[in-house]
Amino acid sequence: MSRAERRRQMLDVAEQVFGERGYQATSMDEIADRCGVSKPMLYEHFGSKDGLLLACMRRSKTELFEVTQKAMAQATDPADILWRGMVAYFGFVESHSASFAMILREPIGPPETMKALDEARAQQSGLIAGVLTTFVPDAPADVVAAYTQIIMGASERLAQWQTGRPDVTAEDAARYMTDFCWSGLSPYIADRKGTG
Amino acid sequence: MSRAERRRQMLDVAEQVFGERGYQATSMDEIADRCGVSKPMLYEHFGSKDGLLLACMRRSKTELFEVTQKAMAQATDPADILWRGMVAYFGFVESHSASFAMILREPIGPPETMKALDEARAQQSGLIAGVLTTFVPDAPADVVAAYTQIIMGASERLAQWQTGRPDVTAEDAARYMTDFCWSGLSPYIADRKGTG
DNA sequence: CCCGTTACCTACTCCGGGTAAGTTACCCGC
DNA sequence: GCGGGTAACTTACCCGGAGTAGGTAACGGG
Repeated sequence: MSRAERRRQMLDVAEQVFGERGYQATSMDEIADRCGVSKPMLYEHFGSKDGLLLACMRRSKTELFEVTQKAMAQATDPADILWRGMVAYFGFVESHSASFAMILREPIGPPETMKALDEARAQQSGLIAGVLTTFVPDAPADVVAAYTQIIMGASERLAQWQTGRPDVTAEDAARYMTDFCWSGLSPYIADRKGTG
Repeated sequence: MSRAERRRQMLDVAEQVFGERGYQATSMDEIADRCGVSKPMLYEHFGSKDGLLLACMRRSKTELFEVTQKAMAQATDPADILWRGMVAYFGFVESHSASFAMILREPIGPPETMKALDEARAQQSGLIAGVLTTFVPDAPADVVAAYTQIIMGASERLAQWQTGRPDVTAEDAARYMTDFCWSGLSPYIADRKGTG
């Protein structure tokens, strides 16, 4: 088998196994076995267990980024951008729940990996911040930065929560997010206090 | 040294070391050494490395819960509840950043630990959901549930982000959160589109 | 047919989580 | 003061899994 093919296969298997068992409980031996290959091959390709996880994450994150970016590119109206981005995001997590849920849910641990996760988040937040600045240019920079974090944190947690609740679809989750982002709690408060 | 004293000391040391090195990179031997005690003592007290982390987390989470609960109890006005809760939360994270940041930031890994973290979150979300239902009773149950997750996720991420930005105080973070929760992006959009 | 390269394996080391069995020190009734 | 029970503590170990050294087998070009 060629190097590239083997690498792909290893990533597929690793993603699967990490998803099943979680990072800690996954042994390199098992991944090697399932690939029908021996451990040193994994190390030649990825250097370490962390490296392997890292490679999996990068692949998933790249895919996620592309999916959301493309989805958002199709919209012109600000509200529609938000909506399409959210739908794409939650849809992706839903369809890749086996492997991707681990990245959100389980923790990981190795410092290098966290750095990579932060970078991936930075990339995603760049998207969000870009949207925010273009469509709410009045907002000061610090507010944009903070709101970007808020939106990302909220999205990740909601995605995680959604994976445990089959009755909540990706569209539902997207709607919760867009509604909340749009006007927060005020719709439910306005008629009681008029504070809006 | 008495059992209770020793246990306290072990938790203090463990919290410290976990905070410094992160979960993975921390060895039970090091914690034992720093306690001036041998490894089996740790195991007698906490059963496993996970158990030790779990105990640390429970202690921190309990403290966090009490702090936020007390802060919120002092308020009567809905907006004030939100505000006080947020200030208490971000203030706590700020002051306990060394040890507590790890719980938010680093991943962890062991499944049992994640379950405990979820329970702790459930406790916190109970607080939030309670507030939401009492002060926005018009909102349907599913919206309350989803918004609870959104608020928690947003808070955790913002807290994490704040730890890396010394210029952002706990009050700033709390303000970002309350503003966003209150009316989302609409204040920045309203004057452009009138959609608010 | 030889030689270099590339995919690959066996057989190890080492570290760290976890444990078995023993040792000291203290407290109690006699 | 002295057996004896108990509770804090130790040394010395096992074992699984991450990571590695060094060797083999097949293939493609001259």
